[in-house]
Amino acid sequence: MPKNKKPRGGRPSANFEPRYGANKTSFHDRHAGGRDSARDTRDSRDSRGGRADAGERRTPAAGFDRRPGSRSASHRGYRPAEEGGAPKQRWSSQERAGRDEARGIRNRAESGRREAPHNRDDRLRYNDRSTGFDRPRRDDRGGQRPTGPGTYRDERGGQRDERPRRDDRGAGTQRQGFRDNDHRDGGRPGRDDRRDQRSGGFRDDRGGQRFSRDDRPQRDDRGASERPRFNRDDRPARSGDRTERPRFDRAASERPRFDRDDRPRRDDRGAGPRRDDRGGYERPERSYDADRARRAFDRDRTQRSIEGGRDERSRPSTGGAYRTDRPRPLTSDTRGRPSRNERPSRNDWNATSSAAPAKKFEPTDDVVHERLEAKSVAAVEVDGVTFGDLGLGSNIVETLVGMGAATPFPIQAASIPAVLAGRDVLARGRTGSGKTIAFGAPLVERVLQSQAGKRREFGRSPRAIILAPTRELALQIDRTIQPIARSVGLFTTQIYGGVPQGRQVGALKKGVDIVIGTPGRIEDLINQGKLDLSDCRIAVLDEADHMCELGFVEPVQRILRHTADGSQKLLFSATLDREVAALVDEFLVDPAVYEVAGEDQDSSTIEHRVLVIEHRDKADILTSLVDRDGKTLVFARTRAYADMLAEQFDDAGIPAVSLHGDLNQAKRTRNLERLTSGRVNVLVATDVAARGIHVDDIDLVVQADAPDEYKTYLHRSGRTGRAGRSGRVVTLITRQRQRRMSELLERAEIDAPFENARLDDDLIEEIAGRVPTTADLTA
DNA sequence: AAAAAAT
Repeated sequence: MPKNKKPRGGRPSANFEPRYGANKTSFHDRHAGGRDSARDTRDSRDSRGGRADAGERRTPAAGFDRRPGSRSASHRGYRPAEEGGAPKQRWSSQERAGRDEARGIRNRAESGRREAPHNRDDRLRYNDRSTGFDRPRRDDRGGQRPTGPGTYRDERGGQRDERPRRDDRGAGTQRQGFRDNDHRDGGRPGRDDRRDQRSGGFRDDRGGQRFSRDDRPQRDDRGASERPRFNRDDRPARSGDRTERPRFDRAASERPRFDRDDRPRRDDRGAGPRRDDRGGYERPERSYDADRARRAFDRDRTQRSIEGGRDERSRPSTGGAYRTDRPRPLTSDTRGRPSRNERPSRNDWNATSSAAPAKKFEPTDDVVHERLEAKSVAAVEVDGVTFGDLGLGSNIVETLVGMGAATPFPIQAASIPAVLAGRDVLARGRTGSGKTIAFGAPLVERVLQSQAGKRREFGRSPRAIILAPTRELALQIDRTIQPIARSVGLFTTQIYGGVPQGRQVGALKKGVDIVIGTPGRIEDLINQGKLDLSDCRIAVLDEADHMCELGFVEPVQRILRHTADGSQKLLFSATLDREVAALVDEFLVDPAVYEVAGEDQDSSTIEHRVLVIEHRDKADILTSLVDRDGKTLVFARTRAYADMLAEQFDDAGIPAVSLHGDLNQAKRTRNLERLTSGRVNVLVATDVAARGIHVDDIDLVVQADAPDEYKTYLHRSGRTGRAGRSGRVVTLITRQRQRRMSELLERAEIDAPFENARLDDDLIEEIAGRVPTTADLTA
């Protein structure tokens, strides 16, 4: 490491993120001509954030507003010698710590850091696991600081300056490919400046924000320090909005009620008796709300969406059964967990259930989750409803609008009120149905509410965590949520593997509100004492069922156990079934279960086809299929095959890149970006890209290898036909596989014609979207 | 088989 420091100082950054240089350059050029090499090196990552840069730059110029904020400035000796002596010192040391972390690898070795004289309490805390994270201390710290606005500003500024780094980090990856990042960075300053955003910068999209930023430098500068306060102020103001909210909330609450209404029906169907039981149980449960009481948030668990449909569950837990129900309009899953009500505590429950199914409702473990009874939300129900109606604050609503989400999708309309009410939520929404916003927006709102009136302290521990199965998905989620969080002055950071920890740790030291990442690195940092989830009150699992698969669930469980007692849990996925049982049993209390009515394949915008081919024709047929206009995503079962296909296509004159776990993160990010940017039209990936990844206009998904699981099929095919667009999915199989394939499709509830195809078949031309007449030879 | 930590 030590070696790395220096040497890298100059070069590495370049190696690391070559792109940064480019982007940065432009950014810098625009903003501030002067930048020193040192800064480049250090801030290269941050470049975009511009905060750091801005801060530094300002130091000289506008300096004082930002002054406090710019850590780097401080470091360099720009140090603010302000009134609040005590706070200052702390700041300086904290700042240093933060900076060091941020510089991470380059500047020092971990050990060195720890030993460093300036290890302060914070450091001790963080580093010393045994100590764990001392909340008290922090609190104390916070207590002392709270002083004046000045102090506050300092914090702000400081964070901001550092911010860039975080962003950049993410940006590093995203930057190239995703303007979103830029977006964020730009957005940052403008958090509060809704108007500006509205005015146009925001809509301009990512890039726009940046610009907008440029446009309102003053504000940013100013707002930088004050913003936080303003935000708070806004909050209260919002409260005004909320005033209205109550109504809305009611409306929202009604939704659940609707659900209830639905229930009756269900009961009528046959679950009736149970329901009564359940009711009985419910009472008890509340009694021990005591446990939950901790969840300060939840008050409204009044409505319980879950019905214990144990009896009904007679069907096998097989996905097929599950699905079968699904198509039925609304409702589909039942996650019966009546017994939960009985159980004194979650843990107890687990023990009980697993050990002895003693309760009346005792569902055997496996059976329990087979069916999830969900309240379905019909599109009609949400017609005319706005995000504001659902209980989101005006800043968030505006941000959503700016992002193109003017009105809530059904899954959003369903889950947002429940999340805001503090309930645990299980929600299933078809791929591309807007799940990220469904949990992200209310999560931000809730975090905001939970710390209303409090200041965002330096080094505060995160209040919410979002777990995703792949790094790309984590990045993507952050891309969606960060602007929302920023709009209300909250910070997010990404914590995922494959990249140096330094920046991530630095961000954590400075303090973030929402952590988004993958299990491995998150657990790693927890174990290192660098990530404290003890104050984390909301945990989200995206692609929850996938996270529950063998080998994935344990780390997830361990991570969730680190979150605050009684923390709210949200599980989202396009395929949500009993697989989440392990987590639901342990972590969810009386969850609200939602799904969107009518979301079956019939209503899908995706066309499915299966080509039965001769194995020897496979390579050529694949090449022929991807030789087309429009973006094509090819799925292969193994990394090696993915690479091989990408090469094959390339050799055939069709630019293609691959995406899989054998590539380093930089390549992964770069290759995905190449597809999103359109520099290549063909991406060959393993299932790493099967879930969650959103690329706007993929109109053809080719499965070079048929998936083994129906869920995999659903997720892979969900990469196309996003947000109502049309898309086509072609699966290549050999004759021997027909039976398996038809079974899989049946489970997925997908109707797809099986067609025999040969190399020069017009069929291939048709599927590729080429005009049959075109006598083009591929390869 | 793949993914998720780092070494």
